[in-house]
Amino acid sequence: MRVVSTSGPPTVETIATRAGVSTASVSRVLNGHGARPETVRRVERAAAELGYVPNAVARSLQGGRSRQLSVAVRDLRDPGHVAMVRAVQAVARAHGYRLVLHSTDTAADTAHAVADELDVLRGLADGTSDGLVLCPVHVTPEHVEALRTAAQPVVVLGAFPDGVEPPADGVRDDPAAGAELAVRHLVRTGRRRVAFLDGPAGTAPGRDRHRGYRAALAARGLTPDPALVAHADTTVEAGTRALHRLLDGPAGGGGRTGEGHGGGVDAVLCADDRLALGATHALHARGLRVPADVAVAGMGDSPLAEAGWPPLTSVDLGAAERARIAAEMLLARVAERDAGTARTPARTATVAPRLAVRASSAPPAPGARPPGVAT
Amino acid sequence: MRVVSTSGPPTVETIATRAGVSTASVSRVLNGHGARPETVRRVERAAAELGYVPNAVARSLQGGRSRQLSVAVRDLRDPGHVAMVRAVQAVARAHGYRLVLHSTDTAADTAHAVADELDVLRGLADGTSDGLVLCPVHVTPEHVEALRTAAQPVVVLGAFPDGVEPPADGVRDDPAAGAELAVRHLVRTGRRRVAFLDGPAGTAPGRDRHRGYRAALAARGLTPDPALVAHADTTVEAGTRALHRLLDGPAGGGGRTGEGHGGGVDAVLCADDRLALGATHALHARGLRVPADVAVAGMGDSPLAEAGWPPLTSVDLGAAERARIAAEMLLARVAERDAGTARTPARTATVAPRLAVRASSAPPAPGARPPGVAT
DNA sequence: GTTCCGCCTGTAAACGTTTACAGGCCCTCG
DNA sequence: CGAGGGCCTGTAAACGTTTACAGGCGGAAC
Repeated sequence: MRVVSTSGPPTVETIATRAGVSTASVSRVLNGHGARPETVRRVERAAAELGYVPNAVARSLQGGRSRQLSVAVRDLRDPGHVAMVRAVQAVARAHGYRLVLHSTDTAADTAHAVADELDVLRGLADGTSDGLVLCPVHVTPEHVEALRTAAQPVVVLGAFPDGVEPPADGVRDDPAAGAELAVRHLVRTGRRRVAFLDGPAGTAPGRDRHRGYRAALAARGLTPDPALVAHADTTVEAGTRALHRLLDGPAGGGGRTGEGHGGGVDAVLCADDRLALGATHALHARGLRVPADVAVAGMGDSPLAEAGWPPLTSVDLGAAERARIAAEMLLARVAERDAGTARTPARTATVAPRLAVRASSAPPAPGARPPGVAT
Repeated sequence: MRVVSTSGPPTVETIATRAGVSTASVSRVLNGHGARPETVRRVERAAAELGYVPNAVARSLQGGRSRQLSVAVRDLRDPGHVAMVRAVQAVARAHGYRLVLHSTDTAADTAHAVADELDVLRGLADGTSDGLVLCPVHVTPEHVEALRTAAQPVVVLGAFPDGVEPPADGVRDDPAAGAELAVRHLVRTGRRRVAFLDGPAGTAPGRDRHRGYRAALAARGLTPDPALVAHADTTVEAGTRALHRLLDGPAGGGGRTGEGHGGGVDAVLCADDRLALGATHALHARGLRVPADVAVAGMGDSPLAEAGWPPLTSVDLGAAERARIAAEMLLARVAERDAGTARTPARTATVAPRLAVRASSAPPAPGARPPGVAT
């Protein structure tokens, strides 16, 4: 004989006893399936009196769905990643899903971060998530394999390597178009020597950005100068140091020490807002005016951009929008799986960049070029 | 007779069949309880071959513990909240817990946000979390009641109203000491007319900050001037506007238009880094030099502080540290509950502020006071 | 050789929910 | 008045795991 324990939180059984009905009726009433008005009344009354809250774990086990979505991002110090998490959270919440946050930013290095991401992918089989929005450092072949065999739907925020069948849905940005947009804007407003302060060398988005940078220059008949390109980790300090180095170099000519060179730097495009802020610091420290002497533009259009001085022109690569779309694609997959529909092929979306023009890229001061000479 | 379905993910039963043992033995082996070496070998082999991943939902149901921790913060646009989430995440992860993020920043207003928080507290009974770190907007009487009856342990990031028995563990900061620290620093480095740009009026931390502000002034024999205090929403733009208003006011005397007043503002303490950045924008726009003419200090010591120009002196209120402690207190509660130990009374910890001095508060330029005169 | 003990294993219950199935009742229709 | 059907309800199984309990077996001690 089953004894209903008087202690512990109320369960369907507690309610059933109190209402004088079966657990099945309790469940039906609570889920809005049909029942006699009298039964409904008694069950609802008992549930209210007991302060009943359904056990979501038991529900998950029975239903095979956890009503939880996972999101994995590399590093919450990146404002873009924060924007993504917020967007996914909003969609999840709107659909009654909880959000599980897998942040791998405690990982010591990239290799660890990749390993963490693969762990998250394998962990999808544990039943705690109905799907995953993954923003990987870099999509490796291991990622592709893990995505193919993932136990739950995954949407990747980022691009897949060329030449492979996309192993999952994806929403990518367009760094090439973004860089091009920014450089066109800089050139259109009168800049001619546009430096490019990129993120760490050797990444796929980096190559894209560089491509866009050169394309925009070429479109205006300007020849890219390799000495105008530098790489740095995406931190403010690294940006400052890198820009100092660049301006001290042969092609710089933008510093107090570089006067007289054949044309100083009059604009800097940075691959990240943090780099861009670091760059403005270097310029300020050298007594160069932004934007009068040198224009600065960042990428990401994070809250940092508005916080900078002067407020920073930045390319919005659509982080939040991408994440929102990704979350919705994911929920569509989940629904598809629930409905037992045949699995449709992977879909890929691309979000176009948008330029947020602010004070840091206003047209140059008349006669301010080359810098150092006009002062 | 039970048929082991060939489809679907492997379960203990699948493994048991393949290894020729019972499900109990599978479970014991997988959990490291004793078994004959031969049995261990066969079970581990079968599990590996099948790529078995234990179902965490079933485990939770059986064990009564979800191995998930919840964290609820108001708004991820606040860098301090991001720091908290990161810290809680790190602790949770280190202890093998998943993190569920409840962000209420889609709430339209404060009332909605409070309602959301109460929902989260009630939701603790659904079995998906073993505990909650809650960073509430403001601890209302409803909060206190909900905390008392919470189904799982909760640690609150923030202070409880005076006079009530603390209904839960808490880790608070010390805004009064923080403000005092900053003002002392400003005064010690030669500032005399220290303005205070606070957050929205009427909040408990606001009163604390104001108290610390006046205490520091009083300690130096300076009389607080009410006209030097202003309130603004914690955004960059609001900070800019509020500081303009303040400087345009009777006691400001710090602007180009305010010259000749009986002593201009020579320092501004802001309740938030975003406000402080907004304040520097206003100062720059007025042609006032930071820190030569006016020093600026913020609170929170978020990444924004280092990104500002000049880099911003800021009071670290210990957001990350508080969150780390909170997460550890929470896990201690969970362990206590597991051990069946008697419930110990609520504990409260306070994290002391720390001042991060940067360029925005370097001593004033000689003869730069009153501002506008020395130029 | 018997007894006892310890180790290992299997059976089955339990966690809390949903739901397939079957049975009961009442109403309607023939 | 009987048959049939619809509606509601209860019983019980299922989700996948852990674990209390009992049984079996081997070895050691007497």
